[in-house]
Amino acid sequence: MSKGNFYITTPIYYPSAKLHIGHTYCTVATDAMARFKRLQGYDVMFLTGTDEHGQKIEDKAKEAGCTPQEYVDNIVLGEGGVLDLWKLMNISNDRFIRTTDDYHVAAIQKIFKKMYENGDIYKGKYTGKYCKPCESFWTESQLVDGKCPDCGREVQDAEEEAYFFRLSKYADRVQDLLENTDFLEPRSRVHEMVNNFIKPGLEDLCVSRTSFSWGVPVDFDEGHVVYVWIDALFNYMTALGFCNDAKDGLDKFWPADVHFVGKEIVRFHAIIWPAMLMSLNLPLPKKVYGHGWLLLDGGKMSKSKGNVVDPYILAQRFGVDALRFFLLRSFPFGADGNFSNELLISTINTDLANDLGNLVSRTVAMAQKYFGAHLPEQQQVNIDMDRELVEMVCGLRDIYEAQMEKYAFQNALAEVFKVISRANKYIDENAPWVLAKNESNHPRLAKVLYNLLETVRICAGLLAPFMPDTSAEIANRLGGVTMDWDSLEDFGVLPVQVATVNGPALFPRIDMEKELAALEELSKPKSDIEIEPYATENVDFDTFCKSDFRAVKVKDCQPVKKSDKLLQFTLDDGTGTDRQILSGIAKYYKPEELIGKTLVAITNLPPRKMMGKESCGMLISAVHTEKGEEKLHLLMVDDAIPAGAKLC
RNA sequence: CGCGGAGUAGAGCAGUUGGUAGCUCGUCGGGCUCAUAACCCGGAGGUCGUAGGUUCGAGUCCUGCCUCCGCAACCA
Repeated sequence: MSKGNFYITTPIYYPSAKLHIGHTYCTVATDAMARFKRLQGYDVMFLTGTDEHGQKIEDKAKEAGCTPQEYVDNIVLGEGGVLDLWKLMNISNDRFIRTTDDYHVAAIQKIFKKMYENGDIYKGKYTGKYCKPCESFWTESQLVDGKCPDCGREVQDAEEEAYFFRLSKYADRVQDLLENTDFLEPRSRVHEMVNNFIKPGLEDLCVSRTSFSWGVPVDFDEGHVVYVWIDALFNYMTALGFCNDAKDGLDKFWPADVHFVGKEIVRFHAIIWPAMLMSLNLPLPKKVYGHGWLLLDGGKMSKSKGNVVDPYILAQRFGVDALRFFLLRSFPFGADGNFSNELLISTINTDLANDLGNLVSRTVAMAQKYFGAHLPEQQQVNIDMDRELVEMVCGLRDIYEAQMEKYAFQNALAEVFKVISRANKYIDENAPWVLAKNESNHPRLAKVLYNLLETVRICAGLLAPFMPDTSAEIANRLGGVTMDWDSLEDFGVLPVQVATVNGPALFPRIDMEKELAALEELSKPKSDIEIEPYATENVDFDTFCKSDFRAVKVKDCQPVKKSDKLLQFTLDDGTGTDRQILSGIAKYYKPEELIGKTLVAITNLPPRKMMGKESCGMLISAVHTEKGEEKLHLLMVDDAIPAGAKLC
């Protein structure tokens, strides 16, 4: 009998590159929640998928020399692709949506049209300044001295057609939704949204593009494609049959119970998505939960830091369940967490090997050693010293449930492990090996072991959403016992004469030193030095000749205030007038060490403003990647070369 | 003064509405031997970033300051 329906989603991921541990984190969390709800008895719909349109995919495909469709097919369906990863991670999604699926594309066209017809999407003009030679649009604020920031030429008033969504119309309702309901969690994200995006004023949102073609075409206006907002966000509904007949479940599952999303896309889900639904008079999802990120060494993930963050490698070395468990046990879901291999290994060793694995192992081993195939019928009733353990186990399910309902996976797991720890202590208190020595104590011994096995059963049952395979294996070792939701608050479900099954260690201890060394080895790039791929297209000689490269001498060099990237150069270019160039190389050089050097600059690039200062040209550097780290060297030439000497 | 988060034992972190400072790892000492050199008990170690304020009482509320991080801006 179903307790009701539950609809949960992950974001649809952008397959412009292979997915990493961060995507895995979110999907594993969603999976744990979905499994938990199924365990409780809900009818669950768990959706994940991929967002496959857009400029970036179009570019990547071009680079790779294939069509955009071929490109995304490879990343999604190909070996080691998205589907493979979710299969490996034991993800139990009910559906998988790709925004390139026919039914989705058709549905998006209908949705776009509906919003156009109800007046919330209107054909507007991207009014701005147009530079004819550059064929580019600019807004007032982008202009430099009223001229084209690219070429410095005069611009003219011009308009480009585009479709806009009346986001501004819904600003008040969205603000109310955020501030006065628990629509968006954790709460701290609300301030960020309201202060950053709503208070400054919501502008209407441009929802179409003409600058690329890899997207859902606007079927009533050739040349326009639907931009990501409508295309991607409505996946949560088209996958249930909204505006299409290919899928079903809309009545049953919409509105969604919760969208799990990363904090970087909270804005889209907490502002744009509800506004669009309001426009169509559709029910809003009940909740958007913005989870934190996994950080490496306190900073954002990056391959250069020597951590293996490839979920394939981690799952392969440590096991899928261990990896799933680690991700949800170690980090509070709502906040950022520090990922490290040390933490991963120590979590596995402490919780899974020493506490859980060893508890199962010693309990089953004793049952077999003292009683053989199954426990004897004759068992003493519980006495005082059993009470604490039994009460703890009986109360566990409800405490765990309360934490799970708050998406506090870390806390839910901590509660389970408190009980596991208590069980280990219980063994010590009762010293079964002492009881075993005297035949008359066997009823007591049998009871102690029974209590332990029952504790293991309940803990394993509650761990099922996190570690489905391990949970099933433990059920096996307890003689194939059931671990359904109702049975998880009843102490005494195991048959008295429970038959146990021995097996290998569930989680063998990992040698920290050795494993870290092995991971280090794996994370090393094949070669230390990597260079940019060469351009395949030729540049014609005339175009090349237009570039005016000159030797310049650094008269002064200062950091730019409030910028961690820019250095401001005052250069002697031989004309007698100082030339100012800004360059984003503060990471690589100290300003003072560059004064007096002779560098190479291209001088006829159009001037451009950065951080309010004008940059007239660009300094030339050599760049490469070394051990995964970006390296940059300014091109320094012989000081004998006079300022202004032309390079040709 | 762009927005936001964080500063609690050697490390990593919990601390809900203010009322004796906790957990895990590590470390030191002890116990046990069923078990994956695992398990159990105990000790040491913190003026809870800093300076003020509110209060009978503040890690918890308010204000200033310092440091770190993320977003935004910015890399021609």
